[in-house]
Amino acid sequence: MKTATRSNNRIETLLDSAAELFSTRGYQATTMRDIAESCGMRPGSIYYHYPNKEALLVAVYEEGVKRLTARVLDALADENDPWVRLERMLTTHIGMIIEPTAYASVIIRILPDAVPSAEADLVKLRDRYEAILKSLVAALPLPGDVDRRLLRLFLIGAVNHVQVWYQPGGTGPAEIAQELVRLFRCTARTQSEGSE
Amino acid sequence: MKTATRSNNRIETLLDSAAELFSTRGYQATTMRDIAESCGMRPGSIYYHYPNKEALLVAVYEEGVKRLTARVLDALADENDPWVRLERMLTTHIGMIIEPTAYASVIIRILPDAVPSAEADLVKLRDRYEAILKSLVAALPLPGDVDRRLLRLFLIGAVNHVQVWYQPGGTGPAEIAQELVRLFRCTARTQSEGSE
DNA sequence: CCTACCGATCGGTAGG
DNA sequence: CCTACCGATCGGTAGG
Repeated sequence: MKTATRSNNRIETLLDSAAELFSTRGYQATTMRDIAESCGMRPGSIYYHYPNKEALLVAVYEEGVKRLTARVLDALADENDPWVRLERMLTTHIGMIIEPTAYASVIIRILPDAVPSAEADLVKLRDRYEAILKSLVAALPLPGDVDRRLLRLFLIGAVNHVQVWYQPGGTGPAEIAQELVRLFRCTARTQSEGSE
Repeated sequence: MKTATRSNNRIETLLDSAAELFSTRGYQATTMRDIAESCGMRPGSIYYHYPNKEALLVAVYEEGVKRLTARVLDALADENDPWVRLERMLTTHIGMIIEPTAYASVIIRILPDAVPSAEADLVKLRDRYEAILKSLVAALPLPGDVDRRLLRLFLIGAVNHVQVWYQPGGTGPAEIAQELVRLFRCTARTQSEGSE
């Protein structure tokens, strides 16, 4: 038991280091030596845990989706209003991708096509998470002529871009999400009167 | 004159190749050898035109901003309605970043912090272009409580993300821009009645 | 703009 | 998980 725990800690430290470096420097710019140094290992030792650099990225990606999904579902519990649910998801999402040391940041920053041989895996993981947003947008009371697919894609783009411009001390995740939802929400109020 | 033209063609071919590779593979993943091969030069010959890889990226960035700005200003001419002006800019912008062989794509895809030593230059070029959007958003008739800075950042995020999900044959740039503006525009109609 | 080349670095492996 | 190491590749340079 003690051995297992110690071993898990090592792997966790390794994944943490990889996540931080991948998210701040990008995949290609991060070397296995950078990661090794960051978690106190020798460069060759990483290969004891993962067969290669790509597998390490996939592992970070998986952990990122897992954490993102868990936190979002948690924020959604005990809430039924579709607009509030959307706002809560966005707040949680933004909150997680602005942390520099974050698994979530990797999913936003590293485009799947940056690693051709693992592209399919990464896209699948990404889609799994975005399915949550899809269901939230589907539940929104909107006029029939609104393209929900486009709305979803606009939302993803807008919130993910926060990672680029966000500065600590400025507008926080909750206010950002609130304003974004408010800007889109009026569509429902203005145009649904005649169609419902 | 003939020599100058020939020389310019060489540089243009070089920049074209660099732009295409940087935009499709990213900065780090593109090697000087890739670029050389793509434009029919020897790897060492690139250094006759540009001192290093970063200078090449900055040159592509500059050309990208120049082209983007020119096309957008052209699309804005002879149009006074602020909402239509915004829509035209977004249509033009989307149209340019979805071309795979595009200087514009580089500006969207390569984050300035991917090249620390040239970061300041790249941010400056990026800001110059985004100032246009800033002025368009400033001209929008919106209720006083709308955060125009956030609106601008949401728009940038939404349209730049198109590069990731766009597929030829699907919804075109004009329809995408139209729907995006329509979703935001209602804010003006719903909430400005009491404040204007 | 080419030839020829270098020093550094990188992902990965052998063997323990 | 470490030591020791390799083959490949990369950005860049010297000299013409």
